[in-house]
Amino acid sequence: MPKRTFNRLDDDKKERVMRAAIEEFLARGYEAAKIETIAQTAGVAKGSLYQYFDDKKDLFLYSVTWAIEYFMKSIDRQTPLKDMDVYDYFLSSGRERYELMKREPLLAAFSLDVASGKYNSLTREINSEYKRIGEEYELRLIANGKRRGTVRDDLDDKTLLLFFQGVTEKFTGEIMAKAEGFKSDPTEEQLCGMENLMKSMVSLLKQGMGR
Amino acid sequence: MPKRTFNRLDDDKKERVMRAAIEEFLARGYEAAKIETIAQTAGVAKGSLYQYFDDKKDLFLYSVTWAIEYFMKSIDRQTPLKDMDVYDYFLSSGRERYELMKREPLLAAFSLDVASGKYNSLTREINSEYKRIGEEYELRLIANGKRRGTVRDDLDDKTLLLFFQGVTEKFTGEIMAKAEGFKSDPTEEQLCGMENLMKSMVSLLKQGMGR
Amino acid sequence: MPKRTFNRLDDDKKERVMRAAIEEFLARGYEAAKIETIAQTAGVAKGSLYQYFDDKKDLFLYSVTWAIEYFMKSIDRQTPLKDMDVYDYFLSSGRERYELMKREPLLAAFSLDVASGKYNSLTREINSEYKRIGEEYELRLIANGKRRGTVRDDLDDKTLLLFFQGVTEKFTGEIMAKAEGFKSDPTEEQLCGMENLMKSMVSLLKQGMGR
Amino acid sequence: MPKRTFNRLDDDKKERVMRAAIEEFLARGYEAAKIETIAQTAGVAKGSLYQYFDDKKDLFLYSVTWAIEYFMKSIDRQTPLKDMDVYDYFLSSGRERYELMKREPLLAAFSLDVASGKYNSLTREINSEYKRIGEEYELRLIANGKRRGTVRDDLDDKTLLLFFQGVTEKFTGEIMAKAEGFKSDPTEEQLCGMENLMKSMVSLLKQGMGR
DNA sequence: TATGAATGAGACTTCATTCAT
DNA sequence: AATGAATGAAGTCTCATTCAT
Repeated sequence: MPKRTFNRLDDDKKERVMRAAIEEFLARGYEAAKIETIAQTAGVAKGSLYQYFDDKKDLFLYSVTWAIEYFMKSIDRQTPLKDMDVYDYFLSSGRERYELMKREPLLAAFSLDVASGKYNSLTREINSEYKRIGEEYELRLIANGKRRGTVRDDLDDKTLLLFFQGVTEKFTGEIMAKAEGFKSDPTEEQLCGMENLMKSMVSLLKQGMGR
Repeated sequence: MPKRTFNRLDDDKKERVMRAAIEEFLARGYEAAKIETIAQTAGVAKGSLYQYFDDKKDLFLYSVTWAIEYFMKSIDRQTPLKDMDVYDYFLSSGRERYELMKREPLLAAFSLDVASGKYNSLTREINSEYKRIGEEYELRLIANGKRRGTVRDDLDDKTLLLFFQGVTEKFTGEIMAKAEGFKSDPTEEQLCGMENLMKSMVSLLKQGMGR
Repeated sequence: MPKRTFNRLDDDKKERVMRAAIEEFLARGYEAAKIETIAQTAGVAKGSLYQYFDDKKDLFLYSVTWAIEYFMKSIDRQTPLKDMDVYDYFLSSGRERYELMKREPLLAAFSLDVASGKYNSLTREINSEYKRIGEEYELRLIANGKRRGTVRDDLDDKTLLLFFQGVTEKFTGEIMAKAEGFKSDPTEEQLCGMENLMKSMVSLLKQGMGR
Repeated sequence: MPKRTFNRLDDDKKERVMRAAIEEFLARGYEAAKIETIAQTAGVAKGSLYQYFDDKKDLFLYSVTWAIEYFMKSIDRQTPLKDMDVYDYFLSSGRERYELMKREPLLAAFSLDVASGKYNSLTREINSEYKRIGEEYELRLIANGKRRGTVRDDLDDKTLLLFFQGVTEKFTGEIMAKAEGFKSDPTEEQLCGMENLMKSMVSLLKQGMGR
């Protein structure tokens, strides 16, 4: 957890620090990430980081928290998701989701890495705390689906969750990799490719776990 | 690539070294892995490792190669796979596959990590070489399926591959984690759980990408 | 080149570091010199040296620069050398030069080693830069001599330079070795010996390259 | 000193070993020279070197001895030097000396480095033994010169020796460097340049220490 | 609070030397 | 005697963390 000092910072600096940290952790991995680089990128002194966080690990762990919270906020804002269907969850958004990845490729990529288990040695301890946040949401989607009869009920929820996560993580990774490819502005054609990929995924999900 | 020196070693020592390396890389990740520890575990001198390999990276890269080759051999031996169906691919083996993981949890876990993209920063260069080996096999399964009408043909092979990999990697990871749990000897009940998980996975795969 | 960090140090510490480095390089040669020893002698932490310089080589190269510059300053201060004669160049100073060597035996010995080509494998790259500084000066002396008729003009300047350098380097080395011998305070007799050696050298130079 | 084992080797292998050692020491300096490389170049096993010599230092010291002895033999063969004049010593040979350097650039360069004090930290101990060999010869030349009146007698022999060595070492170094430049076959023009350089040197020596 | 120099534990790597075959 | 694998001491360099200003 960040120290009191960090919370007192103005939002801009807070954000600069967190983005710098995430950028570095994403690019190099936890071990190879350099505090020095993070400080430079954020435009603060190396020593300052130690006034904000206990140590490197603390900074990393909060990076995870921060990224997830940031994403949650964004997604919440976009999808009211009150009582949404598993399949619609993705279809409804389509291009929107892609836009989010496009707008925040850093956070998206980082979250994906965290979710898919890189950094596991570090996050195992916090998994119970953070991973569950996402899972809870997804489990609710599944439960909803079962209730309204769009999700098969011959498999238990946890198994379905595995399926759901496996598929979505893989496709998200692929989309991210592609987005990485056409850096600046994707052509309409490329956007279409993205949407088709999304649609394919939803179709596979639907058939796979549908009734 | 290992140096000539390594190839000249007797098989036992070669295996000890590779297993020690894999164990360490798996447990700590590439950066945090210590050459010293690997040497001790393997029962050789630190300096010897540098007679076998150019440097840490070289050792790591060969660990990947070695693990994959080891697995290939084992799997090939078990499944004739001449003209096998995607779904049977997993079902047929069931307990067998589980036994393999149980027998070689180290290699299994390591391979999974490699396959699912941890170490990507290191393996990207060799991915084209090794990752493709696995993918090729899987693509063939998919093509087979399409030909005989058990796999839907409204999606292209690469998309189906993503789906297939996403699901199988996730389930394999879960099984591995469970296996980790009941270290020594799994009860019959636990083995059943495993098999059920496998069956569920196959069912989800079948429905999802089936026709 | 030293990093910014080094230049910001107070002069005392800068000097301590450079002298420690030169002392070690002189005593052991480049390869055998230990960073650890330099740090200890300078009274700084090993790591600090790496905040000042990129690596051992960088430190060494700057040691050369530093020593030469230090010497240049001292010599410039003592000899106005506007339009000086080759032979007077040494004679004029005599005891003075000896005093300099006595005062800065470290720098003198180090410079001599550098000038006479030890460390050539390292300094070849910078030779063009630094060696030329000294040579330029000496070539000017030779040109002066030719112009005013005190230096023979049947040999070209570069050949005369070889001669000049060969003789002066050898004698300087000898003087240095002797000075080393009577550590603390040389007796009047010893000082005389020095002066005689200088005079002999000048006499040999004069006859050799004189007209 | 080499062990008995070394002396028992056939001459070819002995020579291969010594040349390999000298090549490596010359190229890299004592500290950086690798036993491994020497062994490979000589075409013997690393371990064998330790059957021939006590250790690296022993091998180095004998390299010096071997090179000097080799040179002595060659020079002796060419110049009867019974009662030769200092100046003739060089003039007489001229192209011959150059040929020697050309024929044995390795040994020539190595000897020069040894003579001019590189490796001093190692050879100081043996200087008394080997350096004196050359010096003795040169001192005799000087004494001869004084006796027959071609060398000034207002300076003592040791001073004249310094002068003599300073000049000859520097010029030899220059010639060697040039020879290095036109590797394989020097043109007649280049050979002439060499001879002129030699003549210039002798002229400077003659004037400088002549009467 | 902010800064950035100082610190030193610790990791990788090299290589002279030993030793078993 | 010859070989080349084995060894581990020792050295360079990195970088998280501390600390004085």
